[in-house]
Amino acid sequence: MRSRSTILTRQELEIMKVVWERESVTVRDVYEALLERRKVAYTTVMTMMKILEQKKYLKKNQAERAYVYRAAQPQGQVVGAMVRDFVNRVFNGSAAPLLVHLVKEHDLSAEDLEEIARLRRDK
Amino acid sequence: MRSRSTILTRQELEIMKVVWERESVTVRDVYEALLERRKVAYTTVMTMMKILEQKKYLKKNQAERAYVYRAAQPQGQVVGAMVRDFVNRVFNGSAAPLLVHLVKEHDLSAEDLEEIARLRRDK
DNA sequence: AAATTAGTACTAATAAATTAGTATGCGCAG
DNA sequence: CTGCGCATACTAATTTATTAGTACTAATTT
Repeated sequence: MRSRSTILTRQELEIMKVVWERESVTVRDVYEALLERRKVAYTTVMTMMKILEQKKYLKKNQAERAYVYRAAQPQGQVVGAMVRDFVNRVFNGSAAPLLVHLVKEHDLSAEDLEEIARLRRDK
Repeated sequence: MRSRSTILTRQELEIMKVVWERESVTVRDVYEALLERRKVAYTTVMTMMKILEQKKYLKKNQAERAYVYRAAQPQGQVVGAMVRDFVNRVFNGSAAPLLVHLVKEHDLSAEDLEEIARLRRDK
């Protein structure tokens, strides 16, 4: 069995985003959601969801006809891991430089910063 | 012609990090820096640096024996693009949720936040 | 019941990223 | 001069990621 990296690849993330916004889905649900943005084959989506199940991002249970898939981990947790990975790869683990980039290049309102400061206080 | 994505891949980023911290390098310099962390062949590094040149992340000039490479774009600019790409892929373009993750999971000091707020004011 | 539709399993092609081999040239130590 | 060490160009193997085909099964429609 080929050793697949355990982290989410680009296309896998696209699928997970669909799953997270719906709670539970079939392959067809995801297929149709993806189709709105790009051409893709039904079996492609199926294959990827099977991989996502192997990687423990999805779990399925047999329903009537088709499998019903659900996210195995909450979005926040998975995204958090992605952020951590990104910070490690790009900033050698220190988060502050990333913040600087965010503040400078994406325009954050003063309110955003207030909100952040509040979060920090209440932690 | 292989259509390579124009953005930095994982291994390419590793090389760029070495280049950025040195100003100018030869293939051998990078090779030895990478070797400290993992096994890699000299020609592998050479190939990757050639690709990085094609992608316009590096530029070279002929020196004595070996090519001397320099970063073609400042680190901040490239990293900024990576952050933008990440925010787009993971957070559909909105930076605020990323900030929330950073504040919650990476521990940022109050000083960090002060610093950020200052940056914002002076923008 | 035959045809159509929708689903899965199994397999595999294609693309992109990563890694490295081989041939070859040049400068210089011996 | 000759061979070793180091550099490059060219080529290619390997691995991982992405995409999709085919065969078969079960339900549904006509």
